[in-house]
Amino acid sequence: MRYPAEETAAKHERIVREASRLFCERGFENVTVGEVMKAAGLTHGAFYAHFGSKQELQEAAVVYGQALSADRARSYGVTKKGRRAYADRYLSPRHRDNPGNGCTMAALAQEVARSTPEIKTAFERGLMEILSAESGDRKEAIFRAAAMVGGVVLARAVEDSRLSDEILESVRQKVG
Amino acid sequence: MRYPAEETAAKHERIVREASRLFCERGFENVTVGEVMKAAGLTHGAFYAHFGSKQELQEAAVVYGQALSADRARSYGVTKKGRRAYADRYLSPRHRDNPGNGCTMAALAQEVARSTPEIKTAFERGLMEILSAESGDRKEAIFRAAAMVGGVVLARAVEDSRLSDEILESVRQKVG
DNA sequence: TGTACATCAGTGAACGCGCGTTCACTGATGTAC
DNA sequence: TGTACATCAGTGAACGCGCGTTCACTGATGTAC
Repeated sequence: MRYPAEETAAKHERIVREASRLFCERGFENVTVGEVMKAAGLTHGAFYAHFGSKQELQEAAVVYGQALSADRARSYGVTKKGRRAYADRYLSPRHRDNPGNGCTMAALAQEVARSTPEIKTAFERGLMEILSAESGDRKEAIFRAAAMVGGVVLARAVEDSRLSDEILESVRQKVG
Repeated sequence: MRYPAEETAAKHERIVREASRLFCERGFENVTVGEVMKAAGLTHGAFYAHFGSKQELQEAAVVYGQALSADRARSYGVTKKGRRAYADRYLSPRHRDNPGNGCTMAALAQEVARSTPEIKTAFERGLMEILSAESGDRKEAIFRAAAMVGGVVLARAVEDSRLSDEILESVRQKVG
């Protein structure tokens, strides 16, 4: 049946939000369209009233996740103290252990690298926004972003929790 | 039919080598058992004479790829000049554009993070060897590894080639 | 303002394809005697 | 050293399951008059 336009828009947003969370937790390939729709409180058949394909959803999820990250980066400001607080949070065990609510780049960058130009472009726009949130030397901002993303990626990929903590701590100290 | 033991061992190695290459190029999920076997010059049915499951192959491929990386890291020595040369090569367009022959961490770390403890342990052992190839300050070695991995990961995930080059170049300068 | 009708998000069954895995069979190797 | 036989890597067809996608149908919304 037909639904009020604003209700439909709210559902659409819920689909994207849940998709972003699930994709960041388990990767594009390991999340089904059905799971996303269930998390959004709908059945899988309705999916194609909102998106043309799973790939389009992936793109929307990357746009959404990157926008969240950019907002977060901006909220810390451009002072040295702000950058430090941002790095402390980014390189925390809490962020490492909750990829679903964390940085899209730290969760999906490698899958994005193998995706369509559209998805890579969405990723890139987000990165540009994040970089511009740090004023000052651009090379320095890029370097810090790489170290922080790499730190979380490595910390998540090892099995030993002490080594994982050590990785976070080392990058936090050096990047600070 | 039955084959000479050394021939079987050579085939086994070929399977692992091709798997490592294909997985690094396209990710675990986007490579089929059949493709790996074909690349190794065999048919898919023979796979289970060598491995119990695709997951076991993933583990073997990570062990293999990480060992290659560790050898490469060691070959550059522990001097400042050696580290610089290693970083220049690691953060080159050539490495970015050839993930199949490149660093396993830069290609698969995020998928490893979502894999079994066995695969994460295999990844971790490789990382430890790579870190120990750089003598000197351990925190510094970890930081450099994170920045280099993050740099290649981000450079591969963006669509614009000028931005991608800029990422590599920025990290290369700052890490050097 | 009321009425008739077109729209379209949503449901749940069904489709079709691909992939991991299994299986019956082959035949050279390597071993037991 | 020769012979009989067990082993086992390899082949290719087949299986079964899961997932993305499609489809017939529903019924409240929103629009035309």
